[in-house]
Amino acid sequence: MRKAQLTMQDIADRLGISKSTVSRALKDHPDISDETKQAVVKLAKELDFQPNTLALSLRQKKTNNIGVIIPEIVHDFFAKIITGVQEVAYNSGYNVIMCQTNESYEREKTDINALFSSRVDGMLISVAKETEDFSHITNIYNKGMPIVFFDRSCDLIHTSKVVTDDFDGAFQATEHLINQGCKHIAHLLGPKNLDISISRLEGYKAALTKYGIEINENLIVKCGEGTQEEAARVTDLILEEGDTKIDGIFANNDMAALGAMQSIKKHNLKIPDDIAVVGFSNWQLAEIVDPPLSSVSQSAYEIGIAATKLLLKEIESNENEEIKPETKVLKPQLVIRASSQKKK
Amino acid sequence: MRKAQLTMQDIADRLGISKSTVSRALKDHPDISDETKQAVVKLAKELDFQPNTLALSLRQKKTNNIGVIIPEIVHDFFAKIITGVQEVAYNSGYNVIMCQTNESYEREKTDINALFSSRVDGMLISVAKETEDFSHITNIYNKGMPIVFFDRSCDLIHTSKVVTDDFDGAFQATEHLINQGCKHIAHLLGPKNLDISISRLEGYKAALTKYGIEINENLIVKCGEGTQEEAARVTDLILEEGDTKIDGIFANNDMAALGAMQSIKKHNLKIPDDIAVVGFSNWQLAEIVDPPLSSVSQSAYEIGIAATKLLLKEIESNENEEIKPETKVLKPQLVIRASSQKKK
DNA sequence: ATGAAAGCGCTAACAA
DNA sequence: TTGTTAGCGCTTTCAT
Repeated sequence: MRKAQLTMQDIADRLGISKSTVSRALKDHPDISDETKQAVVKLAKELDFQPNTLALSLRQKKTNNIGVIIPEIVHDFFAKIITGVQEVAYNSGYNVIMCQTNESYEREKTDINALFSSRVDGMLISVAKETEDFSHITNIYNKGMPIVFFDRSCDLIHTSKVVTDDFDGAFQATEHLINQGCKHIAHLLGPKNLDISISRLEGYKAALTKYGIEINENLIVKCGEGTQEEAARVTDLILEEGDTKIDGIFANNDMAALGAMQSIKKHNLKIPDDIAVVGFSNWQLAEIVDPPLSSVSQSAYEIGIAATKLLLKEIESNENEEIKPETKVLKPQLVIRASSQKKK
Repeated sequence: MRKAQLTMQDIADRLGISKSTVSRALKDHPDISDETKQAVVKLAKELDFQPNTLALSLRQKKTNNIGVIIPEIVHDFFAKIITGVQEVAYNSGYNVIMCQTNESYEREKTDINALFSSRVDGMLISVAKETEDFSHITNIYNKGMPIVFFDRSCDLIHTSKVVTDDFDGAFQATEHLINQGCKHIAHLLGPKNLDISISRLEGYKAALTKYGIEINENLIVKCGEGTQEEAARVTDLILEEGDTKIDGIFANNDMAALGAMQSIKKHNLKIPDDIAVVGFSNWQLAEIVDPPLSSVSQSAYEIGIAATKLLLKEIESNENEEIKPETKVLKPQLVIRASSQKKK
C-alpha cells in the first residue's frame, strides 16, 4: 500500500473519542449511544473505511478464509466444483483461496504449507496425480486443520470426503446401452492406477452380468492416458481386427469417446445405429460434438457444494465435540443424447 | 484452528532464548551464532513450525498476496489466464487469491472490498459484464491500491492494462479467408455493447477494404448473445433468404462459428470448400469439432503473464518514483485448421 | 456509555 | 551475540 491506511484510531481522533468506542460502534454494540454510533458510522462511510482483516484475524485466531487445493482449473470439472465451493463459502461469510497444483507434488506441498501459514480456517483438497507421500497433509491434519477431500482423496487420513460413485455411473451407462439393444459393448479403459478407472470398469462388468451378457475381455481395451488420438487408434483396431462386431462403446471419459466416434465415422459406420457411444464426465464438448454425446455427469457443482458444507460444519463445530468424518458419495447422472439413442 | 498454534515464543522457551533470537535465526541473520542458528532451525524442523504470516503481514504492511477478479472460471480463456497469473506470482513469492464474480456487479463490489480488507498488495481485474459504475474500483485506486486490468478494462481509471488486439485478430482472420479465395464473407456480429465486438467488426471491414472487396451490410448479421443456436438460426437465414451466395464466414466467437457450421452442414454444403469458417477465441472445442475450426487465439496464458508482471513491477517499485501506466496490447494469433483451408 | 490497557505473533530499532 | 521493547490494527476485559 502506497498511502498510509485509514484505521479506527484515525476515526477516533477526528471524533475525539477512543478507538474502542469506534470498534464497538461499528459492530452495533448495545452499550454505545445512538448518537455516537451514528457519528462513527457516518464518518466511516465518508472516509470509506475498510477494517484491516489481518489484524482482526490475528486477534481472533480466525481468518474466515478457506483454502482449496485443485489440480487443474482448466478442466471443466474442477472449474464447476470451484463455483460450487465459492457459492457456499460466500453465503456463509468465507473467502476462498484457490491454489492450482498443476498435478505437481512439489507444488502441492508448497501450496498447502502456504495456506497453513496464512491460517486458513480449513482446506478442501483434491490431491495431485503425482502425490504418493501424504505427510504434508497428515502434518497439518495433526495440527488440527480441518480438511475435506473431494474427488481424489487419500485413504490414509480419516477425514470427511466427497466423491462420485463411479461404479454406479458406469453401471448406468452400460445398462442404458443394453436397453438400447446393444449386445457387444466395448469398454475403453482408463489408466489402471486410478481408482476411478477400476470402479468404472467394475460398473461396466456388473451391468453386463446383470443382463446375462458374457464379459468379453477382448472388448475391454486400454487407451493409455485416455486422449482422443489413443482412443481413435484402439477403436480402429477393434473395428478392423477384432473378431467381434461391436454395437456399443462405453468410454472411460469424454475425450476417449470422442476419439472412438472419429474412428467409427472414418469406418463409415453410423452413430448410434451401428455403434452407440457413451462417455463419462459430461464435459462441455459432449453437447457440441456431432452427434451429441451421451455421457455420465458427475455433478461437479454439487460436489463443490457438499464438500464446502462439510468443511464449514467442521470449522464451526464446537471445539469440544468430536467430529466424526462423513463420506458423501454423490450419484452421477447419465445424460442421454443422440450418440446412444438407437431408432427402434 | 482447534489446537493452540506453535509460535516462536514456544521455540524460544524450549531453548531458553528470546523470541527475537529465534526470529533472527530463522531468517539467517548474520548476527546470530552458528550454534544458536542450528539449534533453532533443528527444533523448528522437528516441531514443523510454520510462521504465522498474518502477524508478519500486519507487521510489515505487506501480505505478498495479490487478488484476481475474474468473471467466470469455467471459461477456458479465463482459466488459462489464471494459470499464467499463478505462474508468475508463484515464482516471485506471491500468493494468488481469486474471486469469481459470475458477471455480477454486486458480487464484484463485495469481492473487491474483501480483497482490500485483507490488504492484498495489488489486484488484477477483469470487470463483470454488468458493471457500469466503477466507483468501487476508483475508491481503492485512490487509496493507493495497485491495479492492472486485463481483457476487460475500464477507461475511467488510469492504470496499466493488458488487452488483446481484437481488430488485428479479426483482420488476420478475414485476410486469411480472402487469401483462400473467398469473395463473399459474412460476419456474425457479437453484442454491440462490448468493445470487442466493435473492434472485431472493424478489423473485418478493414481487411475487406484493403483487398478492394465491397462491404455488404447484409452480410453483417447480429446473432444476439452469440450462442450456437442463434448463430445457426441466422446462418439459416443467410443461406436460405440472402440474395448473395456466401463462400466464407468470420464469426465473432467460436460458439457462433460452431452454430454456423451446423447450419452449413444441414444445407448440405461443404466446409471449407463451399463455405470456409473462422471463429474467434480458439477454445478447446475448436480442435475437437468436425472439421476442426480455424480460430483466432488470444493467448490467454500470455495475458496472465503480462498482467502479473506489470502488477508486480508496480507493487515492488519504490514508493517515491512515479509509476506511469502501461497498456500492453497482445497480438492474437490465427490458428488455421481444416475449416478454412480450401483445396486449390 | 466510554476509555485504558493488554494481547494476537511477528519484526526491528535500540540496549546491553 | 542476544535480549528488551514497542508496535502493526484490531477486540475485549476491566475500570470508570
